[in-house]
Order: sequence, then C-alpha cells, then structure tokens
Amino acid sequence: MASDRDVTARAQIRNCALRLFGERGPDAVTVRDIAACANVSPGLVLHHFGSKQGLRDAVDAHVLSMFDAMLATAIEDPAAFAKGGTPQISSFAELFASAIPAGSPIPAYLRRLLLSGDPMGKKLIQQWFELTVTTVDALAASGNLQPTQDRAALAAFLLVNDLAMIVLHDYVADALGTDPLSPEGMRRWASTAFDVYRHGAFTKEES
Amino acid sequence: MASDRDVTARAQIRNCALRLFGERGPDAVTVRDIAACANVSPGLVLHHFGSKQGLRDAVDAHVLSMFDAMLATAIEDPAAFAKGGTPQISSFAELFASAIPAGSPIPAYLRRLLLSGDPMGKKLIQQWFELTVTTVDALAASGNLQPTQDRAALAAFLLVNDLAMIVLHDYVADALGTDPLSPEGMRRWASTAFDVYRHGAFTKEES
DNA sequence: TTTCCTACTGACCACCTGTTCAGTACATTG
DNA sequence: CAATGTACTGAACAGGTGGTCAGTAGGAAA
Repeated sequence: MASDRDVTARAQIRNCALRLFGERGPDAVTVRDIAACANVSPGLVLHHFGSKQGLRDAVDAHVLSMFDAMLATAIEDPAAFAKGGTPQISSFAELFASAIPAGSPIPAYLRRLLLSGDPMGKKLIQQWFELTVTTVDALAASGNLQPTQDRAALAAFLLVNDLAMIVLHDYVADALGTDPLSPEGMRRWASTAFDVYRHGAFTKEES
Repeated sequence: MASDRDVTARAQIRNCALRLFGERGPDAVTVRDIAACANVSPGLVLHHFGSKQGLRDAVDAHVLSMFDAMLATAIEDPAAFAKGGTPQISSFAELFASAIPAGSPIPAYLRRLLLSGDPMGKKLIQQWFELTVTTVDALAASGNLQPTQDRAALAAFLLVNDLAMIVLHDYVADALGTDPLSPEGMRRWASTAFDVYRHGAFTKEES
C-alpha cells in the first residue's frame, strides 16, 4: 500500500519526515522543513496527515511495519535465529544489518524512538525481548547454552548489547574506524561478540 | 564552586534545567518551564546564563565535571578497575551506579546526550573508550584475558554493553522487573554479565 | 458540457518561543 | 547618609510555529 517505490506526494512527505525526524528529532523539524524537502507546500502536509502529530503517527506506523516484516523472517524460523555453527544470522544486530540497506534512515529513527521513551518503542523492545527469551530457551533446550540460573537477565543482556551497537552506532564507528553496520564492520563486531559469547572474555583468576 | 548543596537561585535554575533537560530533552523544555520549576521569573534565567544556550552549556559543564570526578577515582587506581575476584567495581556500569545516587537526573541526561549526537557526548565516549582499552590491555598483561586478536573491538564491545544498560535503562527495568541501577538490580545484572564474560553464554556445538 | 471530487497552493491567524528592558528591592560600600 | 551594584521582576517584542481556509487546477463521472 505504501511501498518504497511509492512516488506520490504523500509518500514523499512521509519519507522526508522519516529521514528528517531521524536526523534532528521530530521537535526540531518543522512542517515547512518537511514540505521543502518534499517540494510541496506546507499546507499539503497538513492536508494529507491532518496534523504534525498525524504525520508522526504515520511515520511510526510505517517504521513499525518495516520491523514487523523484518522479524517475520526470523520468527517463522526461530531455530535458525541465534544458532551456532556458521549461521547467516547469529544476532539481532546482524538481522538488523542484513535487513536495513546502507544509508537507510531507519537506524537514526530507531535511536530517536528509543531515546524519546515513546510507548511504541517500549512495545517494540518488549516484542524483541520476548523473541530473545524464546531463542535463549531454545538454546537451553538443545543444550547449547551455558548453565544459567537467570535466563531472563541473560536474554535482556544479549538483546541490550545488540541494541546498543545500533543505538550507539556512530560512537562505535568512531572508536573502531569501521562502520559496524557495514558487512566488514559487522563481521568484525560479530566475531568479537561471538568469541565472548562462546569462550568468555576474562580468564578465571585465583580467588 | 557549585556543589549540590548550593541553594542559590542560580544553582536551582541549573539543577532544574538538568532534570528537565534529561526528562524531556532541551528542545521540549522552555525557559518558562525552568523558571517555574525554580520558582523564579523567566527573566532571571537569562540574567544568570545569558541565553538558553548558555544555560545548556552550564549544565553540560556541570555534568562533565561530575563525570570527571567519577572517573578520577577509577583512573587513579586502574588496576582495581574491572578486575576479577570479588571487586567492588568490576564494570563501567557498576562504577556509574556506585557514583550516582538513586533518583539522580544524571542517567537521563547522559541518555539524551549520547543519543543526541552532541559533540560533548563524543568526547566523553572517546575518553571512556581509551580507559577501557587501557583496562583491557592491563588484563591482557596480567594474563587474565582470553586470547583475542582484536582488543580494540573487545574494548568497544565491553564499553558499549555497559553503556547500553545505562542508555536503555528503562527498557531493561521493564523487561526484568528490577531497576538495574539499584543495588539488587545491579547485583543481578553484574552477575549475569560476569558469568558471560568468564564462561561465555553459549556452548560449542559440533561443526 | 456541467458537476463533482481530490490534490494542491499560499496567505493568513493565534499562539508560543527566546530575548530585551525599564524598573524595583536590597545589601554593600564610600 | 548617598551611591553603587547586584539579584530579581514582569511587561513587552520580534520571530517562528502549527494549523486554517478560501481558492485554483484538473481529471472523472453524469
């Protein structure tokens, strides 16, 4: 209904809003900014979306549907998700990186969404958390998990670590000199993470 | 010069601004909001800080000095930082939790700072990253580190994981039902993290 | 053609914003 | 005492904001 190839003015307004909201935050973007970006009059923005809030809601819904589509792949085959060996997708971050094309405004928008404390962000994370718990339980059932008393905390730990890489993406890129969402950067990051998740990072020391 | 016990109108304005900026973001807070919170007239805010931007700068400087003081403890004894055994401080997050009192506006402010892409946040993270690299190197020198080719990536991974808990604090609290910055919550979180960092999370599976 | 509907424009309005400024209260200094 | 300076107020102002609205253009239906 509203694909990326949608070139109607309405879709262009929504895409511009998505990008600008992600870059500067919704409060710092005016209706006139969005209209200028989409080469339409400010009035048309309100005509199509009723209000600025209506536009925000529409952008939210659009992003949400993208994430739903992204997760649908993982959910339909939960066993392959986060499994060992040489998996295509071994973490949430990798799933994210594989689903979002380079230069996409989605990561920046997600960053703002989580920052703003928007209820939609809460729902999103809750959904992802449940998926992670399911995955951890599956790993435990197949004997591929280290003995752990607190699976919920482990799931939260794993999920939050992946989300952090996305949310703090720019800082990671600065520190490492590699974009961790690019194929090479993701290989480096996933390799490090997987090393830690399999063997740990520290050795035992005499107590 | 500007301690927490400072009850001058100037300090109250700064403290109110710190809290409100952290809660809603600087753009969503008006000078009148801050003045009302501090029980002063809007004019006084500008009288003391010149402009809203001047107030933002003052708040930034105040927060920065707090972090400097926090890190001074860790830097003066880097060996104790992130060391094994039964340490008081075994992670950046724990250092953070121990230095920031409950109900402090600092975590929320840090969250905004990091996610807003402010240059000050970049400088802060760079500083913390260097400290983490130093710590990782120290661990490697003392033989307490698993063999790793990519120490920079490991340092970034560890730092980002700790920051994630702070930045995504509210979501973690929701998922776990425990505030991960409270003493009990931190114990739970640190226990999970330390388990993973010592033994890993997943077991090897046949290739 | 006439009618209608939808996309679209641009001028306009009420409101809120950061900021200015003349003026007050009051303690300190000469 | 007068004078000086500082903390402080509240009314005002200019600019920008989201939102409204009368009106235009143009295609489809009658």
